[in-house]
Amino acid sequence: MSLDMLDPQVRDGINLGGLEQSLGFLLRVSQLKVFDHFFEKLGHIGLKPGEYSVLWVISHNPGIRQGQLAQSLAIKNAHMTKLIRSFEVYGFIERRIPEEDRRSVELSLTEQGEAFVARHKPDFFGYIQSLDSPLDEGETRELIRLLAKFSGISRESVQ
Amino acid sequence: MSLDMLDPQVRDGINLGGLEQSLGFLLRVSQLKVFDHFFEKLGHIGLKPGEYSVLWVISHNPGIRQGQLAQSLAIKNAHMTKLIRSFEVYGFIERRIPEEDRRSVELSLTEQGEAFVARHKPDFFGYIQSLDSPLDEGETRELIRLLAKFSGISRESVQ
DNA sequence: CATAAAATGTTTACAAGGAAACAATTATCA
DNA sequence: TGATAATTGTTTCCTTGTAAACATTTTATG
Repeated sequence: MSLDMLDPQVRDGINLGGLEQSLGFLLRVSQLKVFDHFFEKLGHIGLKPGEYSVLWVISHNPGIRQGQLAQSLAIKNAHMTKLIRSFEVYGFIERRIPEEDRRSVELSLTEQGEAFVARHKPDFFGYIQSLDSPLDEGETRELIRLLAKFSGISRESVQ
Repeated sequence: MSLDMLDPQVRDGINLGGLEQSLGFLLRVSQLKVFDHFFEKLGHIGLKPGEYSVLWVISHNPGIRQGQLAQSLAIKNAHMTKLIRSFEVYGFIERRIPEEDRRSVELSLTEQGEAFVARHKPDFFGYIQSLDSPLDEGETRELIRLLAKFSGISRESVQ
């Protein structure tokens, strides 16, 4: 047991003054840890988790409107426009303007896009397993449950 | 109880295909929620949480080296350089090149900087309380504990 | 000591992401 | 119906943050 373990606010000789208990700070640091691990393991694929998730959701909701997609992933419309265009150019996504509402855009995957999603599903949903986490399995499940509830993703948030 | 509550993967009519259980996605969405609330409540102050945390840590570690500061907050050196310069121009931070190692930079707050930190401490550490969270107090404490342990910030992570 | 290597910040050049203004289309309503 | 408002996505411009090359200083090595 080292000395600085006696002082809850000191880390690596730096006094964070209670920042260690701040939800915002902890979320940021945790996300960085996950992201760093992702890049180490899967950086070579060339898609980041957020980009894969765009393909993933289109795959599960063929014909989804671009705005709905953006909203469901909390990506801004302006940014989504760029993502969709580059996927279209790359040949993973098809855009269709429906006659019923010609303002909107309906998205679906090309055969190539579907193949990519299927091939890399184990990567994007499995990399987290290879992260050597200080949490045991039960704690990890609880963390996920609490985050889902907090963020309003979970049904638990419904009365 | 609505129908789509029976299907764990559907939200707002969109099938996320299990993304709701992904740690990376949940961390991102949770962080966005915290950040949005911050802006709503404290956007007028003109400093974001990460920027305030720079002042906060310097205040608790006067004379801290710029690199240590960057590391402790997981901010890259290149970015820290910009942050420090703008705080210096603004009159919140003083830089000092120590004789013992003239490559490095020691940071401290000006009187103005200290005053700002003190004045806004309740804002930056309290805004989270006003976020109407679906988590009760115990759950919030547990979430913070798990994040701290996961991210390696907590002493719990030490064997 | 002199040269090579490492450490510390800074600069430059770029990528990710967002806000605001915009164009096109559809809905509202007087 | 015709004008106004709202919706949907795009464009433009800007901010934030990063990577890579760099300058300076210190440490290590022959």
